[in-house]
Amino acid sequence: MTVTGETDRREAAESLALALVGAGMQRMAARALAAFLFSDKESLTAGDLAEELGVSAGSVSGAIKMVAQMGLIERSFVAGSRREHFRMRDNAWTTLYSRQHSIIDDVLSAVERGVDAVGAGPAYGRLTYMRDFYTYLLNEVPALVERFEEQRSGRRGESRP
Amino acid sequence: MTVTGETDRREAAESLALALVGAGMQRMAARALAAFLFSDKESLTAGDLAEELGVSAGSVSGAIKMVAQMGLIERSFVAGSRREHFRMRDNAWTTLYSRQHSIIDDVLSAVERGVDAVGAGPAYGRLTYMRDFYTYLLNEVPALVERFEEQRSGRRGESRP
DNA sequence: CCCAGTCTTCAGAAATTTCTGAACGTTCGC
DNA sequence: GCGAACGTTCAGAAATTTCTGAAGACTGGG
Repeated sequence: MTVTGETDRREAAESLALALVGAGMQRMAARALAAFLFSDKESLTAGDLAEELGVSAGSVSGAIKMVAQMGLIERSFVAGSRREHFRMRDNAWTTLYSRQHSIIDDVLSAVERGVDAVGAGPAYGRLTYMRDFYTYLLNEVPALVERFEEQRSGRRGESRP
Repeated sequence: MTVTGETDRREAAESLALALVGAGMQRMAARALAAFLFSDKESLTAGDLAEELGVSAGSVSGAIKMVAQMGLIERSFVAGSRREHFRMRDNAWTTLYSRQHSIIDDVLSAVERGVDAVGAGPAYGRLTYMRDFYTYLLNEVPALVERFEEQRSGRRGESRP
């Protein structure tokens, strides 16, 4: 492992935030998520985030709301602290893929309405293919996630530093 | 199957476009893609699209470029026509999931740099878990797509109208 | 070679999104 | 209860994205 400083950590965090923006995430939400990932504290408060990211309390409030809605962070009650703490959820990533179901579901419903709205012809063929593909995906994701969990728990701790 | 008119088809197309926007796609690209999906022509020209969507030629040009870059449509040479035709690619959806690799790859690289930038501690654990999850996903997608193709080709034509 | 038809590019207008800062709640210690 | 510490909300400013329309480029027929 390389010896690195706080600057490298910040840069790496911003770099990840950028990649997440490229993947369709909103800027501030991505920066907040990266901050959670890269922090060595177990939980962060809104104030911590505002300082770390150099933005207003208002922005942080909105960003936290978004990331929480994605199911990636959760409120965490810390004894002896009045402030509200947030931490990454243990199963953040696998949960994310369940949440994405609802997004694909919306697409799938629209496609299904399309299938009903067109008569026989090329459009019908395209729409049913699309429907079948996404239906298959939707069905397979839970098993996929489960296999990952099993595989990783079998190897737990092997590569920890 | 319900008897439906052109208005229903348009509405269903716009509805799908909306769902795709919700999934992170850009507005005009989503509308263009929906137009391709719902058209009973095998191919469309930029002019066809401009008329169908009621937007300028400039907007259409940009939208086509985006959808083509996603690998969902391709140029199609039509004998006896000077205009440039575009059609949906046969394996548009499965290809899409290969292209998404590059997006996930970007995230994964950023995470990997993060792993190098942090010392032992909570951040290290979070980052390696994230890396492992997305690596697993990346590895599994091709097999998943292949299984879908096999299953569908086995049933080819069964449910065609 | 020139023209008509078609597509692309690009500067700027319009719409939308994002961020801030100030005002307003809430909660807890005293 | 009061006051201080925090967090949230919201109107508006700032930045960004998106769309248009006009100008330019390419292509093939005449």
